[in-house]
Amino acid sequence: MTEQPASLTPTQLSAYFALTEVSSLLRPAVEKQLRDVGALSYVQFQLLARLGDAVDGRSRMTDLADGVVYSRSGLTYQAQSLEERGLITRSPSPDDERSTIVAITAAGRAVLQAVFPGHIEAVRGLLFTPLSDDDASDLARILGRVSAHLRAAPPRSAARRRKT
Amino acid sequence: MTEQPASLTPTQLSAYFALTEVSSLLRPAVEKQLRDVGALSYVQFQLLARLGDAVDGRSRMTDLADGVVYSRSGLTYQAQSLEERGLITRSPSPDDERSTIVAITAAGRAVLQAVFPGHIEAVRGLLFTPLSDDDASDLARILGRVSAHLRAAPPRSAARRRKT
DNA sequence: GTTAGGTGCTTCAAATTCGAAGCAGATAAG
DNA sequence: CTTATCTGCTTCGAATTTGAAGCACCTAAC
Repeated sequence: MTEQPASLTPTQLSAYFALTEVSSLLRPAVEKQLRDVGALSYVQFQLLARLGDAVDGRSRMTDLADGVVYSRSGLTYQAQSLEERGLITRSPSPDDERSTIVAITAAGRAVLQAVFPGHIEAVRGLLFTPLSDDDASDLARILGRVSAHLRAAPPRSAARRRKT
Repeated sequence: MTEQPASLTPTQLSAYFALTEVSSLLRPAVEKQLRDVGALSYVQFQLLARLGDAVDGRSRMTDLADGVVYSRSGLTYQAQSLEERGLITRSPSPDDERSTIVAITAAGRAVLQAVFPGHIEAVRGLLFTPLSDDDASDLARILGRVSAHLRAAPPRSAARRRKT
């Protein structure tokens, strides 16, 4: 009576389970390195990394928030923190007075450079040590597909603006 | 000069990137359903699910914390909340006076049953819609291997107990 | 059996996170 | 041009999360 038509196969269930487990375990392990070497939280690292990759090292707040999948208010908080440390600057956009343009500073790039190798090394040790090249390739393909699927839904920043 | 020996291949990098992206996007989407249907946070759901699966529906606090990869103090907080709602009970272990045994109640099982089908359905839609059966199978195999690798490291509960 | 150290859990203070509400500039419709 | 709506960001309050410190019990070495 309590049986629903199982809409996930056992294999799918275990894939889902493994996914949450891996990300839960990976996160704190990687964060430790970031905190020790660069006094960065994971989000802060992601923000710097995105800015470092962006053309001119600049980006709008909203695009950053969507990029790292974070609430807008959370991003404001973190951006303040990074700005106080001199790792980024915030300035109004010339195009749109409402927009804030975030730019990575030289100091920000320096921290990024200091932290990056160890970060990569940690990920390699934790995530890829037990995997073959083919595994890594499969993983990239499969999760890339899922990511694209999830990105198709409206992003966090489009959150409800309820009618009055 | 600024080039380090890239210790991750481009493929590995994109796999890593996709992994963080997928888990970041999946989490809030799934949480919405849990909150709407059962007023549960993701952790709370995981806790109930684990207890529901456990023999007798009971488990030690520490084992629960390690199982869902959560801090011990965080678990205390969530357990209090679930206990107040009558979804679990906490009682001292007969074997070990220090231990607290958490048990799921009938009400807890009821909430779990109410929430479960929708949860599974959400995961299917979000995670497995774009994937073939082979993909799911590969994902389970690969992430299962990583998970085992990560679980080999000492768990969260074995955190530093520094010498005085 | 006494003592030193280990283990299980909670309390505490501090930091982070989020959504809702608010503010101001932009955009479109008439 | 005016008004209604939308969009980008911040402020605010409430909830969550964490590590460190503390308490009590357990274990083992002597």
